[in-house]
Amino acid sequence: MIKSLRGMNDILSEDYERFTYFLDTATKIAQKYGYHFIETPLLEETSLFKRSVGESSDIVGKEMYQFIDKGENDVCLRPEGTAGVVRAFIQKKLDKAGGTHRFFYHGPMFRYERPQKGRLREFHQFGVESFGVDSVYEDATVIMMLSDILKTLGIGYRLQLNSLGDSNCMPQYRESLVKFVKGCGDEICEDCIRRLETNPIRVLDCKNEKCQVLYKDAPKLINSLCDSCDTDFASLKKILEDNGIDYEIDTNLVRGLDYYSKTAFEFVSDNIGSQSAIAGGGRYDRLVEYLDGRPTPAVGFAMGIERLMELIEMPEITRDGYYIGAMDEEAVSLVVNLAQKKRKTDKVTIDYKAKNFKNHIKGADKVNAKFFCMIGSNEIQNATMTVKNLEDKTEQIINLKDF
RNA sequence: GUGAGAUUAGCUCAGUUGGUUAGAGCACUGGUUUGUGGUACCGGGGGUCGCGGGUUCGAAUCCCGUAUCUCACCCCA
Repeated sequence: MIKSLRGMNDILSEDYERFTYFLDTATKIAQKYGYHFIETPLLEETSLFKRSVGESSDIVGKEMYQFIDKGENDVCLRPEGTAGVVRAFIQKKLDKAGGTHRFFYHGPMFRYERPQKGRLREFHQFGVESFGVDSVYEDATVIMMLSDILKTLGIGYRLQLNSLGDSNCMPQYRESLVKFVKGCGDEICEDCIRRLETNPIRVLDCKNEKCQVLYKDAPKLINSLCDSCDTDFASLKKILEDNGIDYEIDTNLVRGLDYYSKTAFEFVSDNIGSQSAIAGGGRYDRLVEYLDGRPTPAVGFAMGIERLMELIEMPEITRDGYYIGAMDEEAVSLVVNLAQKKRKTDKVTIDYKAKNFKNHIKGADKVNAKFFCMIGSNEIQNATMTVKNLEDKTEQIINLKDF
């Protein structure tokens, strides 16, 4: 038997119901905030992601589906959504056009990783990107939109906030952090020793308890912000408070990549495993420039749909549509004809086999039909039919031609 | 990439120290007087016990390999 590849799932039946319910909800809300859909290719030039995430990390090479295509182009399946949207933004010269541009997207992403809870090789993200606004009001609005989506879906969350500083204050902070960690001597774990070389900021969210104790008095990013970053962070908190959004400051919330600045946030759930982040985002004022565009401020978020799936509270299932059953063979073709007519306006379920009443009504219950009709010899003779409402149990006799 | 646990019917799982023809519940399908509601009763179909080797008179059961799933680490754009 041929099976799907590791970490790649089919979405059907109940999962599909949840999946589309999520997308419908998120789409409606994004549109209310003035966002427009953007579709970008699943396949991009590898250099796009090398440039955006940087070549040094594990990400490029190890965790991307990368290959040489038949035209000898170095390409890869997109591992995230932001880079493609930014590329499209620049390619369409919207950076030069100026003004604000707000996009939302959703679709499959690919990462060659060892699967675990809420972490697949092919997974789906929904995200938004806002270009051209440097006001911290936009950061707050993006957060509030995300909060709206989660609340509408009945998903409980905690919002964690941090500021990553900017090109003024971040490099200095990084230096002082490295100095501090080196001062801890041999006590730190092997992973942190490596992080000092590869990605020093990441020591802050080391899961080793010993390290966490050691870093308790490490310099905090939010205490090292320059004036502009500090003011914006204070404003952000104020705006969220004014709008009734609860948050907590997590000084260990970091991003590995250089192009992030100022606002960083994560929505986490306590109801799933170690992969507790359900959505994350922040400001990335330098990415457009990194990808050869005119410098343009930007802020956005992305959420992993699979990780949210089991947390979504689905609306109650309501009865819908018609079930038409045939009592005997002669009635089957009439049932088919009636169904075809009615399907112009309603959902209709039928069975091609003649069955007794009880079996048909079982079938109607199974598909959650709202109306139940039977065709037998009486109906054919009189050209009438009883339509039964399975919710309130009322019945109505109608002429077949009026159905 | 590292570590741990799992894999038996469509699903959830039993299966004794290795021993006849591998079971249950749910689901599916049909019937229980061919016209009014799901629950009751009776029947039916459905398994290469993940896959490949090995040990043994004999393997779902023991050993080795491998795939996949789950969980955690690494990483997390």
